Amino acid sequence: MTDVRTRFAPSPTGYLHVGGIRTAVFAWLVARQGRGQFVLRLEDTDKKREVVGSDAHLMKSLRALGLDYDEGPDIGGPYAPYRQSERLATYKPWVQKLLDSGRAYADPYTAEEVQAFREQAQKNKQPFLYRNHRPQNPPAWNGSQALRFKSEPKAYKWHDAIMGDLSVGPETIDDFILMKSDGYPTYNFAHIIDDEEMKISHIIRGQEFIASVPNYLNLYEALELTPPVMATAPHVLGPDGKKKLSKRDGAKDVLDYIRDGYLPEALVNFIASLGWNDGSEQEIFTIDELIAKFSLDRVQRSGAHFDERRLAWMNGYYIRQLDLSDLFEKVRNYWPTEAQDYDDEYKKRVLGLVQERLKYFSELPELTLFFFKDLPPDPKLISEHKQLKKMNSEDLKALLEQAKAVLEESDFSLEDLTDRLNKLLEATSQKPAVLFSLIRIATTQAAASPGLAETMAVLGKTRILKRLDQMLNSL
RNA sequence: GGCCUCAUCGUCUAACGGUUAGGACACCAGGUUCUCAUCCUGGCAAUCCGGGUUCGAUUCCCGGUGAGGUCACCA
Repeated sequence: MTDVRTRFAPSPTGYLHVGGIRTAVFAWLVARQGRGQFVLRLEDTDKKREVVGSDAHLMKSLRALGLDYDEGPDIGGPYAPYRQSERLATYKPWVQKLLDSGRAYADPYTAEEVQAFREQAQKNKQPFLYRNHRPQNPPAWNGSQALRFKSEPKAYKWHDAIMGDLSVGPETIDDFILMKSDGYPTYNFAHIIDDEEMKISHIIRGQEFIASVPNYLNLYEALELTPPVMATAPHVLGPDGKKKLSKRDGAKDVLDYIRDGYLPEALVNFIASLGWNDGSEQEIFTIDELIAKFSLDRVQRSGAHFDERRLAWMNGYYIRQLDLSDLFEKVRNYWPTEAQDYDDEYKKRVLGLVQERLKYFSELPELTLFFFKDLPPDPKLISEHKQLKKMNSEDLKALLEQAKAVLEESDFSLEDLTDRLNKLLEATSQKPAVLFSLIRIATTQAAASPGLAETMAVLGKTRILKRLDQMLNSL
């Protein structure tokens, strides 16, 4: 068996979203599983559509997800260059081969004339095929006309590693363009040459290409080449619609997920399991498990909707599994600005308290602000509380005064706080829902917070007493 | 419209002729002395429709229907 070499071959026309990067994840997994190489090749033969800077952005996205490539535009490799626009010379002999064998010819028509043929065919309710308009005596190709492939229509049956056995009749084979009149090859031609030259073993791509495969097969034959393994992955669909995930509909840049504090491993796990599973009930896979267990033939044949809630759940799960010190390093740049005055030890204790409720890192400020800043008393927290709203401010004050008296005696260790809080519960014969809620609101001014005793232990005596006073004054 | 492909809970999916159609996310309820979260328990919820084949179809075949892809000098 030949060496496994897969490639990701995007055109540099923008950023990568979850749908776009999925074929990269699959290709990377196949390469790593086969102990082969993963190649990045930029398909930049359409200069009009190119977006400046998107090549660097693409590379950054792959690396951010841990999808390291072994060969690529910025790191070179044995088959450099890895930008199609720089590979014009390598296409030449293949063009010549086709010219010599009579399998390529210059297109004498302008784009407008071809368009007229197309419209005529449509008017007659006939499928348009350029080969029905093949010129009798095409002019010699001088590079300024489009160069077309002279196809030999026939039926094809082939195997797709994901879709299974596929077949079409000869009516889909046509004389597609090999070289554009601007001197650049089309994707249809260039990718076949590059995959051959770069010894690619598996072509893993999106389903928009599946209808063109018979044409490619026809070209492979004319070129006397053996096609690589074909694998066609269905699209990732948007959350509600039935349309594929697209930038137009606001699909997020994968780098934005990284910036929001999604873990690369969680993202890869999520993307891989969107349309793939190993047949078991396992949901969480380490990268190594994914590499070991992934297989193209278990990729779903229908499109899968992208559900961001599931991603958030999975990311939260990964965060919960992290060591506190590991998590601490990862969230370094996500603290609220007020946290800059606090030392690492304090922040670590805070982090330990919110770790289990963090879904992604950029939630950190809203979850922890009250640990770093005294928030003004918010009357709504009382007036909208189902128990406390029924009490008058005198009773609330009395309870808070009692709490304050007890807490003044505490050394603020977790044990002592827990103990005193429990005793206070008995002494006041209040329900926890009343007493603890009141103290929690008074000391955090937050709608949600970690456990009361834990939170108070971290905040410390001085701050707690101060906040209690503030609350008392506001009632 | 032609050609190709697909079709299980709201969502991601398991079950390669025989299961009370399983799991996960989400949602709902209860428990974990307060909130949010975690964790635990329970609940809601699906085989697109119609024909076959078969003792028996989610599974195989045919036909509908629905959806997606494609029919560029874009990739």
